[in-house]
Amino acid sequence: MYEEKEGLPAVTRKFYEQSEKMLVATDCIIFGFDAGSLKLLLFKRRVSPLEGQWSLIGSFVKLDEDVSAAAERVLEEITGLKEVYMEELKVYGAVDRDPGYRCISVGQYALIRLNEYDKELVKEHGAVWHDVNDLPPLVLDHEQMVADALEKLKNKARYQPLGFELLSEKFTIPQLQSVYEAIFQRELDTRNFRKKVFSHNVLVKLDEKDKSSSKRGAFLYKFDHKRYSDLIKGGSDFGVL
Amino acid sequence: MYEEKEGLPAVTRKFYEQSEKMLVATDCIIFGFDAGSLKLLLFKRRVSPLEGQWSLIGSFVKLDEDVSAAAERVLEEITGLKEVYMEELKVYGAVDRDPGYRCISVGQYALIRLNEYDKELVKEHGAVWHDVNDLPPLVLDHEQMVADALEKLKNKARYQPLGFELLSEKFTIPQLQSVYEAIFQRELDTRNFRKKVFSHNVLVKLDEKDKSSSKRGAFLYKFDHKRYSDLIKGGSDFGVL
DNA sequence: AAAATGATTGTACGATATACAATTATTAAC
DNA sequence: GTTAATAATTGTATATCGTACAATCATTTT
Repeated sequence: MYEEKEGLPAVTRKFYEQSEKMLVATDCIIFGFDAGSLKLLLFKRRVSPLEGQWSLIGSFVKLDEDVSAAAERVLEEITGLKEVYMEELKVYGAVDRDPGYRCISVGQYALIRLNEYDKELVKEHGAVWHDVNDLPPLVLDHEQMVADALEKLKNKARYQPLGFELLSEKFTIPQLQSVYEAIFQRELDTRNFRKKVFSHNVLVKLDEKDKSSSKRGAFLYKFDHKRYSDLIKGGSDFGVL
Repeated sequence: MYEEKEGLPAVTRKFYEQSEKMLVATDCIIFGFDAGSLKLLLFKRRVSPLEGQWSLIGSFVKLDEDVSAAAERVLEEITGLKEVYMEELKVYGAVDRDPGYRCISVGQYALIRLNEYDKELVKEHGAVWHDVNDLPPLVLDHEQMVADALEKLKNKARYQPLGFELLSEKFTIPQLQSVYEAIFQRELDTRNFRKKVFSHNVLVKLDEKDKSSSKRGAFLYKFDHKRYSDLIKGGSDFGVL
């Protein structure tokens, strides 16, 4: 296709013609939240080499596909979900990172709601949720990717409303606090946490209670996306600490 | 080379054999500081297409070269500098970002000291420093790269000691303040700025003065890297605001 | 000696972060 | 139906930090 184009710079043409192929892949670090801790979606490779070893879910980037689109495709193929919170993490570009072909990978992390994904699809792909505090060994540099993603999540969650991406649309404040405790890996003070999240005026209290975890029940809330965009337009951020 | 390897997964082999080449490049957003404002190193393309247009400095990543090494190579080729502060910005991976071959680019931004680089080399490459507030149109998506880099610099400089990377080893506090004013694009209060930067105990006052900009002269300081690493080990950061 | 110039310093107030425990709503048990 | 049990909900006091604000100092030039 591209070979037909006219007027390409000589250096580019020469480089192109002389070079061997370099593969570009993307690997997704897919986080969920359940029972007080962060989960990570991994799958067991069914082909050699490294057969049977746990791995992040990834794919090569096709020639006619944006890098971000490749990550969205991977995510949809395995979870059935579109329009998920996903962001670029980092490029993993060491020469020897993959024992096969030369392949660089763009790590992208995603936050999904565990009550929304397609459980059949996940099963078909042999994917399993693992607690991030109890992960098996992973192939290649995937452990580094996970560590980097957790670190980035910790930093970003402090000022951007990422916690909500891991909960269903309706959630209780204790659930929200639990998400942030899992992300920050430490306990938060209930009174201070409530004061802070309410201070931004982006939570809408509903007339329903969730009674699954207490006799009294906890009120459900929704996140108000419009008020949040007003908040950031005003130059503020969504601080939780 | 890689074709000889045994035991590659069938999907990988098939993908490799059927795919066309995708090029991987890196583009450097090289910042300097002088006369109160941030500068950007650009060069004028000497080959078609886009001949004569301003561009960031970049290169293809070689098959036997880490992505980060490619950026370091580019930077050294044009400035003669090694061990410069450089960090990955973002991957630019849109299918149509380059009108020639399919090529993704890893943007990396660097901070250098304008009194240290090799001026001959820069001239040889036809590169010129431009004020970031007065940039010419740039090729491809390079304007977006610059905008992203400036935004990232603004965010990171708030908590990491990046300002020092743009000044020579010895600097005055007014110079340091001027760097941060250029990064944050606003004026800072002298008393508050001094209070804050001194509070971290990472500046060493020297017995020399710089008299180039005032009759009284301003004391020179050095950045104490060891004390800084102690600071971050203690869980603190280098806040400037 | 006086004027000019930029460097240097302190204080007061408001906002924010953090530490800390009693009360409330509801259900289950007696 | 009273009591016990459980988790949800709420407020205050203090320390820390961000920010606004102007006078004095060191040095050179006139």
